[in-house]
Amino acid sequence: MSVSIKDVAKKCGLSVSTVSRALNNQYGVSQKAIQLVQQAVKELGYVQDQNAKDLVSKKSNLVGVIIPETDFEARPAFFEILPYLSQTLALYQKEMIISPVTVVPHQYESQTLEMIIRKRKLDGCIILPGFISAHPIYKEAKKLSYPIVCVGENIISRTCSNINIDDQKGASMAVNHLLANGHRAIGFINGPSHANICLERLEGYKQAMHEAGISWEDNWMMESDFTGEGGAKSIERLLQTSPTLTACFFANDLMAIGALAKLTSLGIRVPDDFSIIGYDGNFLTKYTSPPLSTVTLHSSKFGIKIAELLVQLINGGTGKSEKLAPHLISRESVKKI
Amino acid sequence: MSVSIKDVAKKCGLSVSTVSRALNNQYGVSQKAIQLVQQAVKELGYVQDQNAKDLVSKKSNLVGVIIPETDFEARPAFFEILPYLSQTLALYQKEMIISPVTVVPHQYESQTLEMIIRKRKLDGCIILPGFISAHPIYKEAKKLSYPIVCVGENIISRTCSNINIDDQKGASMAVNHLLANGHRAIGFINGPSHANICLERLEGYKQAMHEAGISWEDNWMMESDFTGEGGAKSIERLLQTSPTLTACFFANDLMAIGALAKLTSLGIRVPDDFSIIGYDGNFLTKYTSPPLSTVTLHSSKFGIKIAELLVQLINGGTGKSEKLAPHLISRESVKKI
DNA sequence: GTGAAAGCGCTAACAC
DNA sequence: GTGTTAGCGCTTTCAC
Repeated sequence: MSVSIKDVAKKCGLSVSTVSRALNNQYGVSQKAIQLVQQAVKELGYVQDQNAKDLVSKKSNLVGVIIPETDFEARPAFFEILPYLSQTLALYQKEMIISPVTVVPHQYESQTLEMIIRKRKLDGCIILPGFISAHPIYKEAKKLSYPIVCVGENIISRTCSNINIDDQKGASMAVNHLLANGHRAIGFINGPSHANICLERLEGYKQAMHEAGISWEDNWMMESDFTGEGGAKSIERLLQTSPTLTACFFANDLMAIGALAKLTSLGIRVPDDFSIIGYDGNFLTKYTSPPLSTVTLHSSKFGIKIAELLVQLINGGTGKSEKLAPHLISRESVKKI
Repeated sequence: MSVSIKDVAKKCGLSVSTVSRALNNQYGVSQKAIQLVQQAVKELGYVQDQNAKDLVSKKSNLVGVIIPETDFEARPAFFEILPYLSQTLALYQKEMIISPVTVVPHQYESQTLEMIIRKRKLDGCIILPGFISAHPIYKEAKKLSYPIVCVGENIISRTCSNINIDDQKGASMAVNHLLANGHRAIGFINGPSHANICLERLEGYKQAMHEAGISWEDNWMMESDFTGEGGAKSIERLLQTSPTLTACFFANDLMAIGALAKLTSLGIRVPDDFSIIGYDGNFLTKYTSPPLSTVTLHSSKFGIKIAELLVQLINGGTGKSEKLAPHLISRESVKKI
């Protein structure tokens, strides 16, 4: 019932192979044949069967995207990059197939990375973050010799690249922005210190302060929990212990937003009395009052870069590590002093 | 180099067809044969070639998800349901392939829905929202006889279902919450009235007010633009023209958050002086001060339902329309009076 | 219970 | 330039 290449060939009075060649714009086909074929394709409503094509050519033009299989309550991060990935891959004639993989290490066996790849002869795959570093998928990614890009995890091999956000640099940028506006006594409210990203952000803070020749005090820094409430509580305590601070950098926007509300309710005006800057570029920072300055990495940029890394690998490139620098969004929560 | 069913057969000393039957747990295979095959599969690291399988069985266990191809600046909505879709489809042994489609009607031709489906023999597909109603893809969806689920658009046919959020009901729920807390003079700040969702939310507001026997006034309602700034400006104007209002329902959270900031800066305390409720369930509403009451439909619920609708269609069900009711999240921005 | 053989829709030698 | 043929990895009659 479905029309195949044979039907097109018959209609044209040509052989199947000529039609195939015409369809794939290869050399050695007459203009006349090409026209005949195009005509027949249109009339018959012929669509190439990608499966059959893949079967013989032993590649699929399909890219796997591995996402952590969360329970249905958790709000998965990172998924906004999916459309950018998809669109960028489309530029290279690649389609994207999504494979959820369990985050529970000892359940990882029925659906290994290798099986996922081989099942559909994937050209390569992208592992999105959300797995713990000890998850067996990373060991496998390193071992396997298929093109793989690990996002947010430092795996590298001949056929495996990784990409990370340069959080240290991002944090430095935030602090430098405060410094450039004349602040010197700058607080820092970080997330849980066991997280890698927090370590990096801390380094960024220290580095920027160090380069500015400022000897900061330990009680300028505080560890919190990335929530709005946490930010609110932390800023209140921070200002009690270190009342000389004129500004504060928050390791994420949520804490900054929480702190902003708290400061306002405390009668401390932002930015007139106190300057703050967040981190992440959450889209709601645009709508706070005052709009929050922050540091961000656009999903689009990230998505495009990831896709390109994978395409390089597919085209025979060697695995590499990439760090993407975020950029500053300067709004109105920082005042020049 | 890749190990095929032949290799397994050879290793077992069985024929290819027996191995195939064993692999697909069919009847008429001896226990011994099954064990032999399982053993060989393990030792050889054999993985079935889904493509070859699909080629002969003429189906793919692949589901297409059509997403609007946005420019790289726009922040695409709805993508957080993707993982839920994917996970639910996985329950039915279906994998998910993403196809971006241009939102520009007259560019829609090189990649039609039919081509996308036939190219990989998709079992069915899901069209995510983001296209204008006049987009040719919807006409095609209605015409085609492949299982299709349209999200947010009212297309229906024998093989095409649609699913929508019941915004009218959601809006009623929000207003009813205000009513239940004793408010009667309730304002409503809507989004742009040309949008369908705004019409529905308006109806919901009117219905709830009507059922409560309240004759509202036209200047209790105001049209805004779904932004935080818009919400801020609107609430200020609304309170000037209608100072008797004790509460307001906002057609989205952003406007409510903007308004919240404005009210606070105006010295109007929420909820003590004025109650507000938003719409959408944006996760940041949890972190505003006070936390914002709102109405939401969990992505997870939505994703699961969409996937199930499609599976029903694939299994031979008939197209139907589904409306999903959101639910209320009661927090602290509404006071009992 | 098992095997031989045909064929799914396509590409890629290899001939002509 | 074009046609013939083999074969990709699998399922599925049809024999035995």
